[in-house]
Order: sequence, then structure tokens, then C-alpha cells
Amino acid sequence: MYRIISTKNNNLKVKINDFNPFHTFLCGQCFRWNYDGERFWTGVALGRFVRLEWDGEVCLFYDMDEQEFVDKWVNYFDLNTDYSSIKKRLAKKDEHLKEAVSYGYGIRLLRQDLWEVILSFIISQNNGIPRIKGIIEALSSSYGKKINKEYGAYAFPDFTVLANTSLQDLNTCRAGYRCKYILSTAQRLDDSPSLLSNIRKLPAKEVRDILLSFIGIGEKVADCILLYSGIDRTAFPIDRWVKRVMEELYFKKETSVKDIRDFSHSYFGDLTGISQQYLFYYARENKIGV
DNA sequence: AAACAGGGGTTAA
DNA sequence: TTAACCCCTGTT
Repeated sequence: MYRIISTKNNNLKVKINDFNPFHTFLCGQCFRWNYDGERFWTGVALGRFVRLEWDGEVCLFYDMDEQEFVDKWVNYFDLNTDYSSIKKRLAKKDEHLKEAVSYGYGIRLLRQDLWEVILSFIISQNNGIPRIKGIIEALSSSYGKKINKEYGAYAFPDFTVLANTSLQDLNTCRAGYRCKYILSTAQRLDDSPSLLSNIRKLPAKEVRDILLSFIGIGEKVADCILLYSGIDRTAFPIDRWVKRVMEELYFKKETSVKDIRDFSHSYFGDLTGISQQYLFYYARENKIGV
């Protein structure tokens, strides 16, 4: 699924199959990657600042050795999963999927840090992407470690730091009513720090119930967390866009979230989560059902 | 200029 | 099932 081409000057050149940074970084699963308007992407993930160049074919990771790539980024970019075969299976299933897959052909579902997706998707509720990114940047620069001077990049803040702030302090990040969710989530994790490290060993269903017990996490956010942390690739987050595209393409009428979820699990099977991502990206970029 | 609608929802009633 | 929630953005 990937082939390292060279490692000169501590820059790692790698061919990644089924990868297009526009599709992967802009399909709504992450909020900390930014495009320079030409061919460079910068991002913060796993406590690290990353800069990469994509020429339409191969990726050049700056300031990265092979060891780090294999240890951290192969997992982050889900490089051991064969998206070609996934896309083939989906394209065979029906015309809608065929269309959606060929549109977002370079989507890879990232395996992101669990705490980061928990907080990010609490913030995402009833909110738009530019503002979500702004809130996360504000939290990071206020409470995270500075990890790159040149680019002014800050790591995602630890929950311990947030747990020891006040609601008043947090309000400066402009998350509005979500600030109390942020604070209570951080405090609960700070009270039981082993919770997150052990949670990946549990069955997905149990993880979902635990997530739902947090203030500020409902079904949609819980499913985002499961899917984007890599805990459950059959999670199917249903937001306005997914609801609309599913109604338009598969039901031809208004349908409850529960019915959509039941149908999706039985129809998409083990590819439920990635199907959602192709359909969501396709629907949003093409304003399907608006 | 001010009002309005809506945003990758969740909570509480 | 429904309104209220903080607050920003785009539209009249």
C-alpha cells in the first residue's frame, strides 16, 4: 500500500496508493491539516508538526526518517489497508457508490489520537468547519506545547491541562456552550486517566456506550469518534449531509436516523464507515440533496 | 444596518 | 418530540 522511494537529507519520499491529500484532509475527518495553495501541506498530529509536499504522484515528508514513518505514520494514514480492493468492492455494489468512490478516490480514513477526536468532535456539533478549526487552533495555542517555531505550530493540548482551567478561561476559545462539555470531558478523563488507554481493548459497542455517557457526546459525535480514531470502522455517523444523501440516493423519502443506520450496517457491512466517508464527501462537495 | 437562517447536535423538559 | 443552547457566517 506504500513504497518508500528515498530518504535523502532526512526527507522521506514515499509513494502511497489511493491517496490524495485533498480528499483525505478535506473530507471532514480532521481539522489540523492546511494547504498552502500550491503543493505543500502542514499539519499537527500525534504531537508532531508535519510538512509534506504532494506532486500528484508521490509524497515528500520533510524532516522525517524512515523509523518515524514506519512507527507512527503508517498507522496514522492507515497504510496497511488496501483501499483499491475496498473501492472495487464498493463500485460493484451500486451506481451511487461507484460515483462517490470515483469522486473521492484518494480518501484514506486516518487513525487519529482518541483524545483529540473526542474533543474535536464535541466541538464540531452544530458548527461549521472553519469555525471548528479556529476553536481547535485557539485551544492548542493557549494550552498546547509549541512544537514548531517557524510555523507557529502548537500540539493538541493534554486533557490534564484543560481539566485545570476554568470555564471562564475556556470561553476565550469561542466554543460557546460547548465549553462546558470540553471542561467536563477533560475533567472526567483527568480523574480516570487509564480510561482512554484501556478503552481500545473493549468491544466497540461498549466503547460507544462509554462515549455516550459523556456530557456533550450524542450518537453522531460518538460514531465520529469511533470511526476516526480507528476503533470501529463500521461506525456510521449520520449528520445533515449523510441523512440527506442517504434519503436522496437510497430511500427516496424522509427516513429516521435509526432506519438509515440499520440499513447502512446491513447493506455496507464491514465497509460501512468508509462508505459513509465516500458518500459524505461526494454529497457535500456536490451539494447533493440541498 | 439590522434581522434572519443555518451550521457535520446535544441536552433537558 | 421539541425548543434552547453560544456564537459565527452568509444572506436579505
